[in-house]
Amino acid sequence: MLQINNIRQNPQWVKERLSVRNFPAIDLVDRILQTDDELRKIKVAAESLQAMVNAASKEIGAMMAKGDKELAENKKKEVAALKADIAEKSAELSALENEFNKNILQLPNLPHISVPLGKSAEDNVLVREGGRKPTLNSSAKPHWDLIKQYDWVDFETGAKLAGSGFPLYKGKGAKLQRTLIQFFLDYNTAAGYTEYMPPLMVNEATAYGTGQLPDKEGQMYHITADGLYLIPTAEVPVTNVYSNEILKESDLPVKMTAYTPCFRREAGSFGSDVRGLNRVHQFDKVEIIQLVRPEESYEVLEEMVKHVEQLLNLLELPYRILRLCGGDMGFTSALTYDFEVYSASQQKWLEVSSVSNFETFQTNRMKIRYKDEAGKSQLLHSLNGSSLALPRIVAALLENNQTDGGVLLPKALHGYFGAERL
RNA sequence: GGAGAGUUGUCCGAGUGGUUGAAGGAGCACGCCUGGAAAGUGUGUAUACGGGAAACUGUAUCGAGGGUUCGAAUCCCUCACUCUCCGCCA
Repeated sequence: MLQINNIRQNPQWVKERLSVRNFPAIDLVDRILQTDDELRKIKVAAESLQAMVNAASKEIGAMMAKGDKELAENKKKEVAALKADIAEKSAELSALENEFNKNILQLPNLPHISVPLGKSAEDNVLVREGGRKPTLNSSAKPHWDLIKQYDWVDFETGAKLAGSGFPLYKGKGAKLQRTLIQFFLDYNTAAGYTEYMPPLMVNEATAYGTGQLPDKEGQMYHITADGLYLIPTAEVPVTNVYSNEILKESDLPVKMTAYTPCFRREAGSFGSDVRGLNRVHQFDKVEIIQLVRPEESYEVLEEMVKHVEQLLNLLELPYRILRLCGGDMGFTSALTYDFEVYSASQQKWLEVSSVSNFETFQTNRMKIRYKDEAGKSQLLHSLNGSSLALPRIVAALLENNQTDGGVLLPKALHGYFGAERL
């Protein structure tokens, strides 16, 4: 959620930045400002009435103590009139507040100055590429054939147990998942991230904090009997660890990592890239999250990009890094880098990580603050990224490294997996 | 699932309707004292949102939300969480 102070201070800038997203905000911003203005006027009026009531109540207390019953009764009548006024004002106030909240929640985050203009994924800007694309012979298979051939992932039985899009990993397929999770977590903790294992279900307030609610309600599995949501990413519970807290300078930066399964309904997603492990309802992911001082956040973002990039280098996968354009960025993000790996038999780039700076968009909702040197509390910036999402990494590893005698593993995994090939 | 007890400021802890934003203590900060420190001593020590150039000031906040009342940390209702016992259970 954008900070109203910032909108108030520079509405022109807000409008201009939102236009980078192709988000027509001019009317909305003006309406928000107008509502904010009325809101505050009424608030002042209501509060000064309340101040009168409070003062009168004290007087009544004093009168009663002295035994001036009649005076007290008269005073009570005055108060009754004031209270009627207050009731009127507060009705207006809550109507305006609803209006205000409804509107400000519709505003997405302001794109950073470096966000390229553009409408869709086609307009994303290539930052750099790394690794080498393998040359496969003509008998090379897509990963969905390989996992079937070796019986590493059984989609049919997964479908029997839960439904389509719920893979059942098996044998070395299951072990590879465990290996990758372990490898990613070790890599992250070595870089100073603290490992967490959060709840896989969250309540409404938590889902709201990171911005999944109210917009993306339909994308999460909802356990209505208990009012809980299955997490679509570890970002949700882990970022909320510090919600409504004021951190000390010495606590910063907060660096957290977590492995969790991720659950996504992905309702209404169609297209050609849904085969095999490309898009599923449940998948595994290791996430990195930081809470940092505002002045450091873009430096930290670059550091997180390097961190993820190095991980892909260790996996020896061909990758590219894209800077998302205004039209393709998520609602909550100010700047996002997407990482894609090249999946050789599909001849396709698959997104495996997304590293974003949310600035104060999430922390404003969650009220995650710190006390600066001047003793003033201010919102932190939150950032996160995948390191990494497993299914597409597995798809690329299998496709790119297939041989007649099985799939070769990158050196970094040999010790973890206990073998050089699958 | 059943029964009971709790939830107060950074922490401990008092407070059952009227200057209680909240006693007392600890901690912390600053000062005095000291050669230095400890002890002692004095002062200060929440957050959010408004108004104001500022000094300052208004409102709200004692788990959360509602209610009663001129007035609620205190009374009533709903919910959440914690603890103890019983049941069930990996």
